[in-house]
Amino acid sequence: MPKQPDLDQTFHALADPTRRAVLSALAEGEKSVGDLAAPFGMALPSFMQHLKVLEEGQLIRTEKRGRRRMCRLDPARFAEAKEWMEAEHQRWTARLGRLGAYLDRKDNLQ
Amino acid sequence: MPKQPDLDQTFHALADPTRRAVLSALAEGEKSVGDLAAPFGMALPSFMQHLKVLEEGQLIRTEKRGRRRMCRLDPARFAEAKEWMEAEHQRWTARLGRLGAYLDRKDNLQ
DNA sequence: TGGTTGCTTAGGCATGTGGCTAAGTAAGTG
DNA sequence: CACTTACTTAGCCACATGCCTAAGCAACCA
Repeated sequence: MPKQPDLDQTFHALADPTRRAVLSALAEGEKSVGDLAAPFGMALPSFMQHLKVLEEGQLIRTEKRGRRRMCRLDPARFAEAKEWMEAEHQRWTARLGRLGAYLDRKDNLQ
Repeated sequence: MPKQPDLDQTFHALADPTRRAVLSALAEGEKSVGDLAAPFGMALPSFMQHLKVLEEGQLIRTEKRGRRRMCRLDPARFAEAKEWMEAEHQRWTARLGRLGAYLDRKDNLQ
């Protein structure tokens, strides 16, 4: 079984409501760190850590422009994770579909 | 923005290669803790913690049968997470599609 | 050029995570 | 009933995470 450090980081980044909310906010378009942070009652350094996790998971890209840092979505890695999930889900349901009627009759796995 | 503790736990559970490998293994069908653990060079208590995370994230269900504990996939929560990702991805790409040509001309967000 | 804005760095603290060993318990086996 | 098997519990450890305050720095504004 291959290691997928990309998926590790990506799913870790997604496993937090603040970070998912940031992604949602960025779906509306590019935003500065300050604008993004405003809705969250959180000190800026704390918020910046979340952005760092998102950037390391390659879910967003950021760029300094003047004294502001602008953030935008980077959909590639997100798409990879989504596709991994779709593939796994299909494997599972394929098997469950095949065995469905059989297993309905009886619990026959030992 | 609503809290989604379910997504938190589910994505957290997915953010580890051992746990993803367990899910993959279970796609072949139900397995006991011992059989699942064998491929990983890990003490059983450590491995059990991973199973606990998977169970708390409702990605698997387990059941004691005799002295063995059998594990199987529980696709519902996984499907929810997958669908969340599909919905978000669609929001993003919808916007990127709409703005694509416009943004190609010039960087006009401030 | 002095002040304000917007981020950044440094460092501290509580809790969570992921690994371990050792010892316990319950179910099967002879 | 003794022994083995398959977990399970308890407890320890190092490091990561998520939050904070305080202080720094670079860019803009008057």
